[in-house]
Amino acid sequence: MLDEFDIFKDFLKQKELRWTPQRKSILKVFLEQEGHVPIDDLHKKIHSEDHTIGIATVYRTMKLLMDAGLAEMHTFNEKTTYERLYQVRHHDHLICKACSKTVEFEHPLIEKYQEEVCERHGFTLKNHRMELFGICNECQK
Amino acid sequence: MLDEFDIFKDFLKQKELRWTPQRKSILKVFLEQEGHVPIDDLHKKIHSEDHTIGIATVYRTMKLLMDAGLAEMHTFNEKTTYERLYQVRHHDHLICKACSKTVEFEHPLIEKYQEEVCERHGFTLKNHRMELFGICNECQK
DNA sequence: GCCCTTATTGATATTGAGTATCAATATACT
DNA sequence: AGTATATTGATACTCAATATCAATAAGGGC
Repeated sequence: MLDEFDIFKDFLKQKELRWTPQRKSILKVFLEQEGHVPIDDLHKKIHSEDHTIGIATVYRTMKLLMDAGLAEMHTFNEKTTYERLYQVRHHDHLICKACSKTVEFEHPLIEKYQEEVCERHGFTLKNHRMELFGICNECQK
Repeated sequence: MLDEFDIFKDFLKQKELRWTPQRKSILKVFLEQEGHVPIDDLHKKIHSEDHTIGIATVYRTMKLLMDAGLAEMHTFNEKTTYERLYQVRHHDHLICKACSKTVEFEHPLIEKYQEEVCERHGFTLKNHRMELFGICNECQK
């Protein structure tokens, strides 16, 4: 099974782009993170491994990782974050409006009906974004 | 039946905020628009009715309209837009990744399952965001 | 209507995320 | 190794959105 590094290398080759130490470091650190990572967090962590990597390169590389299908960008609460996408079970998000707690879920029927809606309108579904905003147990007390 | 002006007035009173000519103009022009309106468009149109209204006030008022449940903000393709929310049938969006064409749809079962997911996790659902990104008929040719 | 407290406004400065620029450097292919 | 070209880091820049602030206006009490 191909891992993320192989995928990214293949992606780069296909686009006639290059596999560089910076891209390797950024991917490595990104994969070590859990959940939703803000870009400045990522930059700090990468910086501590290799303090020569600039923020612009982190932005550029995250965009490439998104194009390669390895990362997904979210903007729930003003702050943009990135999340792993490959070899991770697909899920949507349930977010507490009060405390920002995030729960991941997936619902096969919702997915199925999304497909249906697309077909009915002559669209080919590529990806989707579904976020439920509510108040969690704790915050209702 | 209360219209948007009454709703907004009540909302403001409740929060001890004031009903001003500017807020009235902005709401009026906003309600005259169709679909998804970018803030600069809105500002231009408002400006032609009352050229003293500044952009900052438009931003401020749109935020209030959102809090009052009269407007909804979207960010599909980089550009932020606002859409009417009250006395308008609830719907989600299907967006073409190629040409940005937007189709509105609603699916009662999806809504129902969203409720279920929330209950299962002890959340009270307040609102949601569901966007399907795909390629439309035209763009597949 | 008049007063007074306090919200609001417009103009503009500021912020901050993300992007463009560019000369120096590194990559990958021959 | 040599060469064409992609990449990098530093930094300038852009642009949407927000903060600041003095002047003004709401609106409740009288």
